[in-house]
Amino acid sequence: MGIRYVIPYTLYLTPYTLHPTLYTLHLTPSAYSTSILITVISLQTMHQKLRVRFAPSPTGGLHLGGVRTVLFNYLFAKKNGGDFVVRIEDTDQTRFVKGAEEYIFKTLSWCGLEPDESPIHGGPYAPYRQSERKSIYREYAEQLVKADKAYYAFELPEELETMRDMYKTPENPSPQYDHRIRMNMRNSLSMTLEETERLLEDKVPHVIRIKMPESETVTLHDMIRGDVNFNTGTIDDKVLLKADGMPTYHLAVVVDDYLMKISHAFRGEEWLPSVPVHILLWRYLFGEDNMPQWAHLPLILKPDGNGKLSKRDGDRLGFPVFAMDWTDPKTGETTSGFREKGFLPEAFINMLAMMGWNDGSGQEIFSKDELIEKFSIERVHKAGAKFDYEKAKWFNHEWIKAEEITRYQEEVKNIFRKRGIEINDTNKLSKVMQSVKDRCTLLPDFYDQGKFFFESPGQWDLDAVKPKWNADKAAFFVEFSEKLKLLSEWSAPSIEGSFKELAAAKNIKAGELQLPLRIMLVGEKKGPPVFEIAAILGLDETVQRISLLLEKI
RNA sequence: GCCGCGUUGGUCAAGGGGUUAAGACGCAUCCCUUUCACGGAUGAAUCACGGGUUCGAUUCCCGUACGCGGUACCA
Repeated sequence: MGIRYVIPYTLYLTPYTLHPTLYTLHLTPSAYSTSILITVISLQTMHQKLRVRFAPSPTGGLHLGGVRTVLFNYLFAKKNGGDFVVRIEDTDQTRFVKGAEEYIFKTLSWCGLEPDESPIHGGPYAPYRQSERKSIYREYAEQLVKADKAYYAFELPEELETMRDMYKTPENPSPQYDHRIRMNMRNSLSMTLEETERLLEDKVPHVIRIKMPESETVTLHDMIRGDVNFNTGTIDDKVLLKADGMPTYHLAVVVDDYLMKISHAFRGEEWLPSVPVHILLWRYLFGEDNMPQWAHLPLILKPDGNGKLSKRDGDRLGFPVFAMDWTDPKTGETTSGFREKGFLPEAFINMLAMMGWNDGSGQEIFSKDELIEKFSIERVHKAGAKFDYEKAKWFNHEWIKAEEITRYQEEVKNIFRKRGIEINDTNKLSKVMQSVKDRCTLLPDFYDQGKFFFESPGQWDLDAVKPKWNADKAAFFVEFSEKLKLLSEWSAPSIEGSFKELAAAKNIKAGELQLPLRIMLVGEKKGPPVFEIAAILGLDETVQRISLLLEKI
C-alpha cells in the first residue's frame, strides 16, 4: 500500500534532496520495505546535485515572464541546495542584439538572483554561450542521421515557402514538413545514397531534420501538469542543425542540458508543443532516464483581453513590462522598467512569485529567504495569470512600509537630486522618509511627499483657509511664533502642547487652527501630522513659513 | 484546420464529493484623523455550459463553448 503512494514521490524528489527524513514522514510504520527502497534510491543518487538552468536568448530586455522563470528556477535550486546556471542561447545570429546579454545579467543582479554559473560567472561546464559551443552540436546531429533518426534536407527557405503554398488547403492552412510529405522533398530519405553524398561533397547548403515517427505516443511527466500525451505523427520534422551549422533550440537544449547535467528544466508553457521533439532527442541521444524533470510554467497574460503580455501592452496601458529600462540599440527606443519606476527588487520578485504560486496559507508578503524556504514547484498553478499593475504597486507599497528606510535611502536621495534638490543632511532625510513612508507607493513618491521639507512651498492652498480666517486667528499665529522661540525643547509633543495651550487661552478651537498651520508649512492639505512636520522643519523655518503666509492672506 | 494547455468574483487566488466557497488587490460606504495616507469595519460569486457517476457535485468522468499556446533554418 505504502509503496504505491510513495514511489512517485521519490522519483520526483528524493534523488535530488539531501533530506531523506522529510520523506520518511510520509511512511506508515508498517511500510518498512518502502523505507528501504527510499534509502536505496537516496544512496544511489545522493551524489547528483540538483541543477537548474535559465536559458534566455539575448534579443532584448528581460520582461516579467522571463524574470519569473528565472525566479522559479532560482528558488527551486536554492531550496534544494542546487546550482542555478544561466546559459545564453544565442544560436540565431540574425536576432542578436548588442547589450542584451549584459542587460540580462544586470537585471539578475538587481533582483538578487545571482547565478552560480554563467558566461560571466564562469563554471565547470563552460562555455555557457551556445554560439561558443557551435562545434559540439554537429556530431550529435550526425549521430542521429547515422541511426536513421534524422536526415539531411536540401531545401532553401524559398523552396519551403513554395511547398507550404502548394500543400495549403482550407483544412490545412499551415502544412508541415512531416512524415506525410518528406518523401516528396529533397532530402537524404527521398534521394539515393549517392545523390546525397554528392550534394554533401559539393557543400550544397543543407539542414539536418529529425525524423519524427509516423505514429507513436510520447508522454511527458510534467511536474506541474501531470502526464501530457502527444502523437509524434502530428509534429513536423523539426530542423536540428541549421544551414549555417548552428543548432536550433531543439538540439541545443537537449545537448546542453545533458552536457551541463541539468536535473530539472523549467520554462514557459509556450514550449509545451515541442516537448515530444525534446523527449525523442533525449531517448535517441542520452537515454530518457537521464532526462531532466520538466515543468512548464503558466504564462503571464496582458491585463485587458487575452494573450501573452508584451512590451507593447506596457506602453499602451502605462506600466513597465521590463525589469529595468531597456534601450533598443537599433531604434534608440526606450522601454521603461520596474526599477526606474521606483520598485524595490524585493517587491518585484515577491509580486512575480505570487503570479502563479502561493503557499496555501494566504500569506502574500514573502522575503526572498522565505520564498526559498517555502517554494515548491507542485504548488505552481496551471492557468495563466493576467498581470495587474495595481496589485504590483500594492506589493511595492507594502515593502516600502516594511523595509528599513536605510535600505532605499540612496535611491531616494538620487531621485531628489535628479529633480534639483541636493540633500546633504542625511539625518533630516531619514526623519522625513520615516514620517512619509506610509504614503509612498513608488520611490519617486518620496519626492512628492517630502519635497516641502526641503524647500518652501511655492504656492499655498489659500482657499482652504480663507473662508474661516479672521483677525483673531492671525493674532494667534503671531503670538504662537513668539511662543515657539521660547520653547525649551523642540519636539512634536512640546510644539503641540504650546499650540493647544495658546489656543485654549485665546478661546479658539485648536482643530480650526491646525489646517491653517498645515497650509503655512506644507502649502496644501497633505502630509504627516503638522506638529511632526514643524519638528522636522526646525524653529527658524517654521516661524518663517508662518510669517510668510500671514503676509499673503 | 490540426496538436497541446487552460477555465472559482473586475484581477490574483484558497479549497476540492456535503463549506455561510478563505484571503488579497481594486472599487463603494463607514469609522479613525478637522490634511493626505496608514489602520479598522462592511458590501458584492447561481465555482464557463451541457450531460453523466453519486443520496449529494464547484470538486470525479465525458462532451461543448470560449480563451491561450504551438504549427519557422525564432527562441
